[in-house]
Amino acid sequence: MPHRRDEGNSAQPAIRRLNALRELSDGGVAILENTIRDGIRHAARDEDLIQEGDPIDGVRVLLSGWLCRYKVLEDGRRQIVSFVLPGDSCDAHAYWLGRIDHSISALTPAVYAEISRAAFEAMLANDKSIAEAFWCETLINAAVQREWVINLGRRSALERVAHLLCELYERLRIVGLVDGNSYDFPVTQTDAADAVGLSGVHMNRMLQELRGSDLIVLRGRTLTINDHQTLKNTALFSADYLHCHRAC
Amino acid sequence: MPHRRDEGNSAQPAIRRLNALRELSDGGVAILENTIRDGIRHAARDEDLIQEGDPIDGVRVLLSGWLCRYKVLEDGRRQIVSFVLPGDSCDAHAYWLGRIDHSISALTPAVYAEISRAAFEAMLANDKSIAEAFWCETLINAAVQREWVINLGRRSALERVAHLLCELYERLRIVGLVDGNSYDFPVTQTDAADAVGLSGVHMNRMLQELRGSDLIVLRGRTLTINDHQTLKNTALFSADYLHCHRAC
DNA sequence: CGTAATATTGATCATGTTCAACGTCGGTGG
DNA sequence: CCACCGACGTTGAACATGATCAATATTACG
Repeated sequence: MPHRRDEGNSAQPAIRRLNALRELSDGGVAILENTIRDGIRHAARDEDLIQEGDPIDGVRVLLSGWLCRYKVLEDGRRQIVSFVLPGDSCDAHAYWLGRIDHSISALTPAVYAEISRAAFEAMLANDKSIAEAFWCETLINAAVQREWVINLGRRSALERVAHLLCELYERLRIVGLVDGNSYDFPVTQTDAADAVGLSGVHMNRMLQELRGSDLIVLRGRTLTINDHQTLKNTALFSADYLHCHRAC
Repeated sequence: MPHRRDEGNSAQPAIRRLNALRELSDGGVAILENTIRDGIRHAARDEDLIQEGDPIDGVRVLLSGWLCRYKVLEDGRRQIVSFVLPGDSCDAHAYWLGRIDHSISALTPAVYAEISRAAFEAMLANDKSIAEAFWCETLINAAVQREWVINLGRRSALERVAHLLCELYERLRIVGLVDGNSYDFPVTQTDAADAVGLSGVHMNRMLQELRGSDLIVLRGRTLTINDHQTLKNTALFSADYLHCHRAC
């Protein structure tokens, strides 16, 4: 049988992500797969999936590519407040608030599933493991957000960059997107800089410093971590806040 | 009839807070009041209510005083990731994650209600408006956390301080703790500095700058905002992220 | 090959930190 | 009542970190 190429629209990342938080029932997995299959969408690089102030009425689950949540201040300063990686949802439950308070844009071409509020609620009602997993995911997003506050408030530039690389490694590993010590790092240094509150120039210098110390290799879009322990020490990184009990 | 002094253990702030998010039913208010009354606790200044890594099995609702969520890096740097103000809950729903990933400490003497997981779930099951309001509160906490990332990542020191003062004003107003243009500001400048990622010294200078421009008055523990519009402009502040539709 | 986007480099500048001293205020014990 | 004490606030000066600006590679890709 010929190998069916993965077009990036598989529900696998979402299943892995949620399954890392709660053991999903077989029924739950089936419901999730069906729901996702019915709502596949594509986004081009730089496309905004939703903008600050838009009404929310549904949930999206990212299947491939990277998104970011961000806000832009009146004078143009941009801050990325989080990365959305494959398997993550955007806005699960956020519809309770009616409007979104930030924008979400595609840092790379992306594939995601759009789930209507009705379908989402039906799915949660139908399978408790799915419902709990989505709630956990929402709570963990908040935990990541807290960690970023610490990152920006109290870590030096070098520590921040190292911390981001550690976090991405752990999160991508959960959804099966780490290959050995390497993962695909598809964003520009400027994007990454906007996530850790640095200028693009300084981000570049910090990456070079990490390369110079042989902690990482960044060639093309592939990031390799040569020395996990030292990188974690540099970052003062502890994965506890990711709460990935079942997967880690 | 003699006026009964408010001992700081009234459920009022919690009712106001939740009611700002969802119109609470009369029954819901009654349940909430009963549940709170049954779990009144006191905390001394500097007391940790819970520490990083502790198991969570319940919810707390702050009734008076200020708490903070914080983490300390190995070398002692502290970052406050959020302030918990009267009416706010700590850890509503966080028990889904099992353990807490940060510590919570009392910045002032505080009164709060401790609600067991069972009692909390019973309350939510009993009244839908309460359940929704608690979920909204959790989601708004996450929104505030995002805004703090922007604060730390892309605002200057002066902007950050101004932003914090604006946020506190809005949040305290919702729960009835603003008197005209003034509110009680019971924390040290060092605490505030740890919230906006500055040194204590620089926090002091920024406050003086705001005072020098006549935007604020800070005398003793009372903070007065003289010129809201200019302060908001200075902070690039917009209250949208607080999602307080019903109260604002 | 040509072009635009991204990465890299050096030099200068600005913002905020650190350190150390001093001031102020409220409480406490003699 | 007053001296003392500790916590907090305030000040100045030197220093460090990271931003900004401007130029120059490098890369991806049509």
